[in-house]
This record gives sequence, C-alpha cells and structure tokens, in this order.
Amino acid sequence: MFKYLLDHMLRYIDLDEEEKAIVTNHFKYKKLSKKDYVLKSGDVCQGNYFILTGCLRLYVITNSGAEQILHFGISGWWMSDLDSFDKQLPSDYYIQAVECTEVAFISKANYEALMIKIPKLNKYFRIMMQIAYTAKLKKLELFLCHTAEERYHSFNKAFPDFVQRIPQYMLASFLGFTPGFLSLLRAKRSKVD
Amino acid sequence: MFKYLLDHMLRYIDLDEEEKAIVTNHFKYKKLSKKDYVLKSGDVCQGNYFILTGCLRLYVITNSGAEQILHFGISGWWMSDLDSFDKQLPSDYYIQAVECTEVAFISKANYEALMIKIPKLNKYFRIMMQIAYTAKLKKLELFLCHTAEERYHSFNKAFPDFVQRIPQYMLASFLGFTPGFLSLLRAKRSKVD
DNA sequence: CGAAAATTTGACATGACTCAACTGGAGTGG
DNA sequence: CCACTCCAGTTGAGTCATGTCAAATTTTCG
Repeated sequence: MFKYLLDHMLRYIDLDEEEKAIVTNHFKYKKLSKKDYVLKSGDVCQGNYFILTGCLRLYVITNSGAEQILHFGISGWWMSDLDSFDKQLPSDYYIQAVECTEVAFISKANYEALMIKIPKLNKYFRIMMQIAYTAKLKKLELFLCHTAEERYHSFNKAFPDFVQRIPQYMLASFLGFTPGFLSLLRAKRSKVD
Repeated sequence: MFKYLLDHMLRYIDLDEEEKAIVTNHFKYKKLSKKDYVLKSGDVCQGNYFILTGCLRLYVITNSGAEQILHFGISGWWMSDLDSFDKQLPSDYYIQAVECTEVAFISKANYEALMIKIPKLNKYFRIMMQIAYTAKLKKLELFLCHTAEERYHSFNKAFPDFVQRIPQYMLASFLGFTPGFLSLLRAKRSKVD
C-alpha cells in the first residue's frame, strides 16, 4: 500500500527489507473525499501527510474573513503544519482535500519513534525540508520581483496541468490576487493567442 | 573559535569531544568586511555559512536592475544558496556582508564527508531546514494576508533591534516596498506617538 | 570639510482591489 | 426533460494602496 512512499524515500536513502517494514508499520493510510479536512484552525496538527494521489491545500482565514491559500500539495509531496505538528500546539491553519485524495500519514509519536529506529530518515527529511524551503524562497522571489500577471504566467508555465485541475478562485488565492483579476488576465491572454 | 557553532548544534543533538573535534576540522573561519561578498550571481555557492557575528543579506537583481533582498541572516543563522550549494550549479543570487561579519563555513565536499562521519548531523540540519522553512512560510503569509504597512509594523515589533541596525532602504527592499513608502510610514507613525 | 550615500518629501501614475451585476454550467427535483 | 437554483467565472466602474521619479535635505565617512 505504501510502495509509492517507500520508493520516494529510496530516491534519497537506502532501506533494507526490514527497515521498509518498520517504516510501513509507523504509517497509516487514509482516503479523503473532496472537502474533507485533516486539520482545522484551533486543533493540533495530528500528522505529517504524504500525498499518494490527489491534492491538498493549506489555507488560513484572514482578518477580513477570506480564505488565503498558502500551499498546495500533490502526489509525492508532504503536507503538514510542521510548527503545530512539531510542538503539538494548536494551529492557525486549515488543511483540506481539494479533490478525492489518498495519503500516508504518521503521528508525532510514531515520527519520533521512527527517527530513533531508523536515524537515516533524518537525511530523507532533511532533503525534503530543503526542497520545500527552496520552493518557498522561489515563491517569495516571485512575489517580490514580479507583478501579479507575471506570477500567473510563470505558474501557468511551470504547472500547466495542475492549473487545469483546480478551481480558478483557488489559483487566484494561491497566487495572491482576486478571482476577478485572474479572469481579466485570462481574457487578455486569449486575445493574444 | 567555533564554540558558538558547537553550542548551537548541542541545543539539538549530542556530540562527544571527538565528534566536536571532527566538526571543527570540517569548518573554516572567515572574517568579512562590510560589503564583502561570499557569493555573486553566476558563481557556484562555495559554502554553507553559519553566522557567528554580524549580518549577511541574500539578494537578487530584478529585471529592472534593482536589488531585491530575499533573506537576512544574523548571529546564529545559516546562510547559503542551498540550491546552488547542493547541486554545485551557478547561482542567481548575491550574498553580501551588511556589516563586519564573522562566519564559520563548510565546503560542499566537507559537508558530504561530515554527514557520513557524523550522521546525526542530519538531524541537526533537518531541524535547521524546518525552522527556515517555517519562517519563509510565515513571511509568505505576511505578504498574502497583510498590507505593506502591516508588514512593516509586524516586522518592527518582531525585530526592533535589527530594524535599527540596517539601512532603511534594505529593510524596505526586504519587506517588498520602496524606501519612499517606508519614509511615509515612519512619518505617519511618529505623528501617532 | 567635502563628497557620496541615504532619507525625506511631494506630484503624479497605475496595478490591483472592491463590489455589484451579469452569464453560464451543473445538479436537482418536479 | 424542463425549470430552478447555486456556484464559478466574467465584466465593468470607481477607488485606493503603493509605485515612480525627481528635488531637497540630512547623514555618513573618507
């Protein structure tokens, strides 16, 4: 069931059969329907979620009551409120399935235990963290150096299939502008074509 | 010489005297004058830099030729273009000393070697990465959910001493607006007081 | 002290937002 | 199978936050 997760780990570290079995024992499987939540604001984030299929979004409710998406996760990515998960403190975030989604997830206690049993997983998660960090720095650069229009085109070019898959209002939120503005950009674009 | 670095590591993992000596052997010390560079765009990032004293900034040159600061590092923080460092490919970034700065740094080769000799450093760097990732996600949230004015007050409140220490044009760049606008905010603020 | 750099100030321009009305599909139920 | 509703997406008018640019002032540092 967790073959995809194990394969993902094997890209970065070696695991023998026994270690694979240990890893597998520490994870659980969950199938989420569209709009199911794995985390709601005020709760402690109960797991670190590896996405097998589907798509999750992490969002926050702003002062004005709007949903602001900070992060999407798709197949092969990890999703969690790491701060809440790590410190076991209440989160400000929501994590919700955008579409029908399958995850492998690990609890905090199992995460700690697994790291002790298989220390080289620290290397795997170090690399995962580094990839996630670099991606966020790139996104920040996109915000600091480029207009909303450029952000849209850049994202569109980088993830053309993903853009098709999600509702536009979510894309607009993620890219930091309004659905109305996105509409305008698309209209402009289609004239050019 | 690297006591501060070792102490920092000891906050997260145990190291015996022999291991401390090995760590020390893999790092080098460098003293940077104000405006010295440790990385310029086009070069491969040659080190992962732990800041002992002082302050470094990481910036990029935008299409319009302006410097856009993406990241500051102060005492106790790591600084590098991790992507360039890791893959040993040319970087788009500049890393420069904002003030006289002392660093402990490690080359890519030594980094690899050290991880093999002392695998538990993977845990230390996993935690460092996680802290850095969480900080960047928070900053992204600040951009997505708050106005320039709110970003300024929020940063001012979080790092009052640091704000005093750096030129305002750098602060403005880091927070994503113009020096002129920052001036305006300060003027508004001082009326309130 | 003098030159260069940083900051302030003000006039004007514009990117992007708000809000409301309209359009068009996708379900749902009679 | 049609009418109704509901939600996503589009469009447009008016507005505001923030940018641009240039001049004036202050600070820093050789």
